[in-house]
Amino acid sequence: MTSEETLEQFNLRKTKIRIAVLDSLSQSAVAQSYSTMQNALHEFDRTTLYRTLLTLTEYGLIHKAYEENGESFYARCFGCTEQVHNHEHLHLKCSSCGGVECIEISDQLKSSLAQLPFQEINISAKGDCSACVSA
Amino acid sequence: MTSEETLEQFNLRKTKIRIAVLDSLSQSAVAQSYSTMQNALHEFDRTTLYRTLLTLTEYGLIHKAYEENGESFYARCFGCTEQVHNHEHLHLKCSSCGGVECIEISDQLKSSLAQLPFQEINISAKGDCSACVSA
DNA sequence: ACTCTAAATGCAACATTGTTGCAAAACAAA
DNA sequence: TTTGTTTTGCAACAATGTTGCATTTAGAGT
Ligand SMILES: [Mn+2]
Ligand SMILES: [Mn+2]
Ligand SMILES: [Zn+2]
Ligand SMILES: [Zn+2]
Repeated sequence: MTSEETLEQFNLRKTKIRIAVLDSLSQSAVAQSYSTMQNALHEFDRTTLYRTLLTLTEYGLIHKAYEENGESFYARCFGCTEQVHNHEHLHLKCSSCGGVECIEISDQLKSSLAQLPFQEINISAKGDCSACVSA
Repeated sequence: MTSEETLEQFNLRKTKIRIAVLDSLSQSAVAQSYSTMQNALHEFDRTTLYRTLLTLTEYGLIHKAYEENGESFYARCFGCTEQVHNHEHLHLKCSSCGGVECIEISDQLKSSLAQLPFQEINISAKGDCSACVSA
């Protein structure tokens, strides 16, 4: 599904920056930092990017995958809705390229986590992302 | 062991702010945010607090337990050294009081995590901290 | 207790990010 | 194309991160 179709489905206006952000995150294997997007989308005001990320997050189209030292990384959500979010995976901060990758976790780990009496459980780690490992 | 003794043990100069930060974090059941410490230690310059947190982190006396929306929470380390860090626990952001608590995790969860080929694995979650639950 | 030197502090300065208000521009429906 | 609503761009301000440098302090030696 194209970014335009996705926006339409969510009753969101199809503006340039929303399409650009969705396109970029959909095509990227790794989560992208705010500053990276800022640079890539320099034709837009940073406030607009800020509000675009807020809106897309609110509607469950993207999520903040990682945050460290004031730098936030965003990734495309798959199968998330405004109500139900499925982020049962690990966010790997690559020690080589600095990118952030969403990684599936084992069923054993999932069931361990399911026993915790908490919400919004998030696992992060550091290591080499799949792109850097195979390179 | 007092904060002074701890600093001595690590060959760190016993300055007022280091003692104050260590005392505060040692006595606190929850991790404290930078802004909280900033307010509590307003007699010191914020740059000094910044560098104090860097130094104490570097020596393994404290660790950044949680970071969200640009707000960082620090907690006292127990059993960490400059080389070996033992942070195999969960950082719980309290939905009620906003505090951050370090929570021990089950052996099952530990062993699941041990199988991951990554370093610096960190789990965070949201829910009610023990103080708010018992209140 | 005094002196000296290395380390730590306070302060200025600048960068990045977060956040809001408001007028102008863009979008979607009619 | 007209119109009402939403989104954008810009100004403005706050919070935090970060560095350089002069001054002060801590700890060691005398
Ligand atoms: Mn993810
Ligand atoms: Mn901890
Ligand atoms: Zn990588
Ligand atoms: Zn609480």
